[in-house]
This record gives sequence, C-alpha cells and structure tokens, in this order.
Amino acid sequence: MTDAVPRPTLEAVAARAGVSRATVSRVVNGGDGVREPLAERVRRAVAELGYVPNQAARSLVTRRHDAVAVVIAEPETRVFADPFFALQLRGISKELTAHDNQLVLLLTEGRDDHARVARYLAGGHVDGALVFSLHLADPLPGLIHDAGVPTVFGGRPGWSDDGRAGADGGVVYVDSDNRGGARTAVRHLVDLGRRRIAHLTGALDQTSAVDRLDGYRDVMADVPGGNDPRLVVESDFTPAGGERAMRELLDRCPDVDAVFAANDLSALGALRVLRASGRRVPEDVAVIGFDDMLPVAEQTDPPLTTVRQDIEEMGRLMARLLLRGLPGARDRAAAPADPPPTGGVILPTTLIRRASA
Amino acid sequence: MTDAVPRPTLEAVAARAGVSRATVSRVVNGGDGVREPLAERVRRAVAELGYVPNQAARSLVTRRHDAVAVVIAEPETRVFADPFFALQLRGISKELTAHDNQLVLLLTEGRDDHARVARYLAGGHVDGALVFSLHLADPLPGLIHDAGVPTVFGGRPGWSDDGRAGADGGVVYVDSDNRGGARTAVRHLVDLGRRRIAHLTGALDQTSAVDRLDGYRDVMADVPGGNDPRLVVESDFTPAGGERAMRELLDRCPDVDAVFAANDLSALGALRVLRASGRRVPEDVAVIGFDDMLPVAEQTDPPLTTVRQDIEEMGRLMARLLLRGLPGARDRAAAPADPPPTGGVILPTTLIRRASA
DNA sequence: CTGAAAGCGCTAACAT
DNA sequence: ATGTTAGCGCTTTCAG
Repeated sequence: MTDAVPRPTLEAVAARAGVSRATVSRVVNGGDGVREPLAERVRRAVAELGYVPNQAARSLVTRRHDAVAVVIAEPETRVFADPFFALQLRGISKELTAHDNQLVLLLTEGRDDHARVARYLAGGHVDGALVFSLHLADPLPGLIHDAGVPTVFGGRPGWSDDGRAGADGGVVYVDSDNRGGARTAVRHLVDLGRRRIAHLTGALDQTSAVDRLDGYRDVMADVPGGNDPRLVVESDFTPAGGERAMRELLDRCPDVDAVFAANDLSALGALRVLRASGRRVPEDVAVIGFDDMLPVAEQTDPPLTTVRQDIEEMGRLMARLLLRGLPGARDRAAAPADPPPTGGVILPTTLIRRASA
Repeated sequence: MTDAVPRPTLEAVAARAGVSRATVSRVVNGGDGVREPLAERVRRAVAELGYVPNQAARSLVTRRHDAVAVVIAEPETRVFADPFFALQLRGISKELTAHDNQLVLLLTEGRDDHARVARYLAGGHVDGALVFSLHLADPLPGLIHDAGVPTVFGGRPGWSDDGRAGADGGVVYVDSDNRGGARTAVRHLVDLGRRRIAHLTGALDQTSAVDRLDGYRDVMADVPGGNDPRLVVESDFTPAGGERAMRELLDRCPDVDAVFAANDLSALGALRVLRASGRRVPEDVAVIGFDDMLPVAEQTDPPLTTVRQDIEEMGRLMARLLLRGLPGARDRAAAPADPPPTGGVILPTTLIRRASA
C-alpha cells in the first residue's frame, strides 16, 4: 500500500508547454479554439508529465461530477439469489463507462439507510441516480424524488399514481414487458391444447409479479373455465416458494395440465414437486418460467421453456436515458439536455422454447 | 428529473449563526474546541438551511475522497453465474458505509479496460482500491500496484512471487482457507471409509482452484492408492463442466466411491451424471462441494454436503483492512495509518454436513 | 486565438 | 476558543 506521489497540475503542464493554464485547460477539454502547433505542444507536455486532471477541482467549478449513483434496495434477497443484479449492473457499467461516467454503488439495507441515501443524493455528489424500486410501498422512490436528483427507475415503480409523481411530468423508468411476456407464455400453453393452466405468482408487492399475473389473466379470460381462482397460487419468486405453491396447487386442482411460474426459480421448485408427485413434464403437466436465467433454465430436468428478458440491455438503457437527460453531458456537445422520455420504456420479451412446454 | 437548486455554503451557515466560516467548519467536522452555546447555534443554522458540505471543495484541500474503488474483472463469467459477487459486494458496502466511505464500482471487460482502470486509479479519484484478481496471469494487479494506490486483494493473487511484489513489503489480500477446507472435506470422505476419492478441479488458472487441489492432495498422500492421477479431473467451476468431468471420471475409474468437487456448481453437474449412471448418492458415491451456495447446496437432490466460506465476511474484512491502512481515516482520530497487515488474511471454512456425504 | 485574473467552497495554519 | 487568511487545482469570463 504505497503512498500516492504528488501529481502534476495544470500549472506544471502549462509551464512545460510554455503556455498559460487556460490554454492547457482548453486542450484538455476538447481543444476547441487552440491552434494546432500549440495544441500539440500541450498534448506532449500532458503525456510527458502524465497529467491527469484533478476531478475535485474540476467539479468545484463545473458543478458536474461525471458520476451516477446506482441505488439497490437489497433486503430484497431475490436480488442476491439470482444473477439479475449482476447483469443489470454490467449493462449500466458498460454504458456509463462509454460516456466516461463513474458508477457509485449504494446498497441499502433497511429504513435507516433510506435517510442515508436520500442525504447522499441530495448532497449533490452525483449527477443522477439509477434506482431499483422493488416494492410497491417503498418510501425510497419518494425520498429520492424529493432530493431533486435526475433519476431513472428500474422496473415500474409501484407508486405511479400517488400525488408526488406527475407533478413535474412524471417518473422515468425502464421495464420489461412483463404483462406481454406473460400473455405470450400462457397463449403458448393454450396453443399446446392445455386448458387447466395455473399460475404461480411472484411476490405481489413487486410490480413485475403483478404485471405477470395480469398478463396471465388477460389470456385466461378467453379460456373456458379459465377464471377458476384456484388456479392462481400466490408465491414469492423463490424455489422453496415454488415448491410450496405447487404442492398447494396439486392439492386444489389435481387435474392441472400446465403451470406458468412467475420466474425460473419458482418453476424449478414446481418441477421438483411435479416429479415427486409422479407427473411427467411436459406430458402430464407443461411448465413455463420467466427470466431465462441461463444457469437455471438450461439445467433443469427437463430444460425449461421460459420467457426471456434482456436484463443487461435494461441496465444499459437506464443509463443511456439518464445520461441523455443530464445537462451538458460531456460528449454531446451543447445539446440542451433532451427532455427525457416521460413515463416508461418497455423492453420486449421472447419465448424461449425448450423441453418443458 | 428536476434540476438541482443552489445549495447553501459554509458562508451562508456562518452568516446565519453569526460566526466565522472556520467555526462552522469545526463544528461540522466533529466540533472539537468550540464552546457549547456556539456549537449549538451553528448546528441549528446547519439544520435550518439544510446545509450539506460540498465534497468537491473539501477533497480539493484535504486530498481525501472518502471513496474506495472496487475493481472486478468480469470476463470471468463465474462472477455472474453465482451470488459470490453480490455477497462480497454486500460485505464491502456495509463496512464502507459504516465508515462513511463511498463505493465506486469498476467492472472490467477486457484488456482495453485495464488501461482505463489503471488511469482512473492513478488519477487519484479514490483513496484506495479493493481488487478481485481472479486469474493467475492477470496483468491488472501489476498495473494497479504501479498506480500506487493502497490496495487490498480479494483472493490470493497469482503473482505473489514475481519481482514486483514484495518490493515494498508485499501484497495484502483476504482469502478463504481453500486448502484447509479441501483437506477437511477429503478427510471427511476418508473417515466415511471411502478410498477411491476423486477430485473435480476448478479452473486452474485461479488460485482458489489450485489451493483446493493442493488440499485434496495433502490428504490423499496418506491414502493407499491415493495418488492415482486418474482420480483428478480438470474442470471449471460450472455445472456443465462438472458434468463433463464426472462423465470422464466414471469412464476412467468406474470404481470411484467419493467425489470432492471444487465448488457447489460443479458438484451439481456431477450429481446429475451420477444419477443418470444409476449410482446412488451417497450410498455408492459420496459427494462434497465447496462454497455452500445456499440456493444450490440446499436444493440439490440429495442436499449437498459442502465446505462453507463466509463470503460476505471476506468482503467486509477487505474493506476494513483497506480503511485501516489509509492515512487519517475520518473516524480513527489521528491514529497514524496502522501498517497494514502484510501478506494474506485467511478466513476459516467449515464443513456443512447434509445428505450427500 | 491566447493570457490574466477571478473565484468555486472548503480546510488549515496562523493570529488574536 | 474563535476569527482571518491563504490557498487546493481548475474553468471561465474578460481583455488584448
């Protein structure tokens, strides 16, 4: 753990190049309006000295940080149970990196952390925030909104209708087409000739779970006997939850011939219970999941038919949207902060057919 | 996406409290040597104005950032296949948060990114770095070392013996007791009366895989016929790799009666092949994994006996070590940057007995 | 097109 | 114990 050595300043570069600080500054920041021979001299001096601008000094005057906070509420164990989180982060990181922005990660653990995060955001340390709002009743989105930091949400926030939103044009968020994906899945089951199609829901305090349930209902409305409430069993996105729900379902409706699980993990649990009960998949009961979590979906027995969403792209898009909405993004010349798309951007999903349905 | 409003400065607080900027600064930074009535007035002014210190201005003079970079080389798909990454990050985040430090996440994708990371680190944007050095031949650790930033590595770096290290007292790293854990696992198998004990290795360009293999060999040296090279099959920490390796193993040594897999994921693959081959676990072949990745280990059939490592604690410890080595950590008074523990800190592992061995 | 000069908001000597 | 003052390194008018 060596100690840092003093780094060269603008001043030093200027001296070496025989110009003023202002000129060096101009060259370093894009070099408009500096004649070529001079600019070149400066560039050489920069290289020779290994000059790197002091970001603190720069921020002090520009009031920009080229940094974005990513806020993840993580009591949500689901976040850690599947690679969702990692993929999302990867997409965000790629996009931010491409635009020379830093990623400040804020993991929150509970109510006390909310205040901390709000304070940090309000403290003007970052230019914007990417927030994953996982719960319907989460106070965080509200706090963040109040902090007045440009924000893009990951996943439809559950509070889109309360007074706060819309006040200044509404929330911006990116989400998968959960409802449409669910419809596709259930329709596929119908096309397979199944009629007793059940749904194992996700945790219903998350909009994704609600939307998938809605999609299921959309299609089942047209299926004879499709509104049998016993076919919907509430679960929670986990394998254990999937097992529990599946057992319950078998109990209620032994004649079930298809299951649409809210995600791959709960499908995994369902598969296990189905096998234990002596049912064959897909012959006796067809199963479809959601997410296309590769390590899970490809490894189940039989391999899982599922609805794929492009998680990495979600992250990427969130970052892109945020950056676009920021004033004077470094690489977009003087473009005057496009009005960010209001409301949500919905990413498509695709059905991936494997063996389970 | 509201625009930020101008925030109050020290000056403003000072005016309101009827004191000088210096006094406000003192109160804000711990408030030594300010008499109570005054201090209280200042605190009230701070609260009333909603004052938050401008970090850029502060960093400019203190040369501290209260921020730490976390560098993760992520071509390593493994990082994204299991929750390892997330848990590690959680531990780090908790510890950093507790000491009022920010976490800047740097995900790297390949060689081009190396330069970028090196530049960032050398640029003095953060006080230190936490680096996960996954590959034996990774150039990143060297680059980072050259950048002269205080660093703690996650996992024993593979280059501990090359010239660079040791030059200034050696690298600091945190790792699990991979070798010891492997020994415990294999010894357990021996105690169970097994003699034809095989090992499915991890990706051998990672020190963790090498160390686990060494631990296996330590114990097998004392087992009659234990040095049969056919008992060691190279694999890669993935379920698919585990399957492949297990098939190969069954081919070479149909008489195998126990398998120590380098991690839970490859154990999962092995389990599948074992079942397909008609062998019972643990009756015919006992299986042990490594990691105790709950979602995996508890869900296999049969549930997996495995070696647990406390991943979150690893992250926490890395952060603690780094912070401790930093000059003038905000909350450790004037303690003069403890000389950081040189070399590695090894965390213990425990054998978790379930049904597979 | 280039340079000189004025701060950005804060901390840390140094006075008082 | 409190106030005064001098920068930290940079960008940005404003002159020339």
